[in-house]
Amino acid sequence: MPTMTAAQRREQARVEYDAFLRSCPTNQLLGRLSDKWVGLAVAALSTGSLRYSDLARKLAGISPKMLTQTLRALERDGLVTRTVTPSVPVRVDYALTPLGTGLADLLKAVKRWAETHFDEVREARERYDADSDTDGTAAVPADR
Amino acid sequence: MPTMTAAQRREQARVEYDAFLRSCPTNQLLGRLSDKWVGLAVAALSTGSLRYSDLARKLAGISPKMLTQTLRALERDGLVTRTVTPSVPVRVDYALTPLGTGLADLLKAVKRWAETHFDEVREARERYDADSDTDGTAAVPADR
DNA sequence: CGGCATCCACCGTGATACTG
DNA sequence: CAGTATCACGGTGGATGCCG
Repeated sequence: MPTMTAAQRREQARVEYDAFLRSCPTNQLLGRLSDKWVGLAVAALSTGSLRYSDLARKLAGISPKMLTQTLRALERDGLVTRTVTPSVPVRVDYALTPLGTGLADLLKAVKRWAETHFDEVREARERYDADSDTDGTAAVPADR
Repeated sequence: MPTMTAAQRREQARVEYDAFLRSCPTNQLLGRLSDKWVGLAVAALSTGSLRYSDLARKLAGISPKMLTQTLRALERDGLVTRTVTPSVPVRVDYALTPLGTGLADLLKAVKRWAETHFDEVREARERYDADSDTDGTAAVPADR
């Protein structure tokens, strides 16, 4: 007999897989893109440098905390530069680096795909939801 | 004077922006991609059709619940097909649709970018972390 | 103006157990 | 084999309040 229960083996597999996923560049990047605000911030900066408060206005619903957090993460990854002008009051500008521009291009590709094929996705959803309705099962509650 | 406090105005902006974001195809797609397992599942299926249990094995650490949830979401969006063969025992196959293949291609582009530029990101991170250390501030605790 | 620390609420995620 | 239902936990994002 094995020295582990099935649950223990799955647990171990999970831990290993998690480690694997964390070290995978693709997944790390995906993680970054999925950070709710990163995509928006990059898009906002893709047309040129912006001040902190300009960004706060462009990304209407964001909280100061998340804006800072997002920008710090992007800065750490070398995707944006942070320029402090020690005037009174202080002025901080953010701009994309060449690397960040590359990310913006990637984002544009995603955007293009999304806009091109979104009708198909919408149709598929409606079909799926309609079928689910008729057979009485609730399935997925409309959206996440 | 305004009839709302600053907090109330931000709150309203947040709600409106949320609605805007939800209706934005790009963001919806980004949301999908960010679902921890979607990328992996699509990658796994990109080489051909697989059974439920095969997927469970390929995505080592996934729980049955998340696997089903992920597959259902993809099916709803018309990205994968679900084929039930009513034998004993039951057999269920999942495969990418043409639309899903398109998504897989997109994912490959992301992967390519990630692998090409990840060194730069890593360097940037090390530089950033080193600088933060020397000036005594803790800043970002290594990663998210 | 720009930023950080603290506290808190929510929900996505996973474990567990049960069904056809 | 292929799920579904229920529960519990932890991380993430938001609100608030204080510094430079």
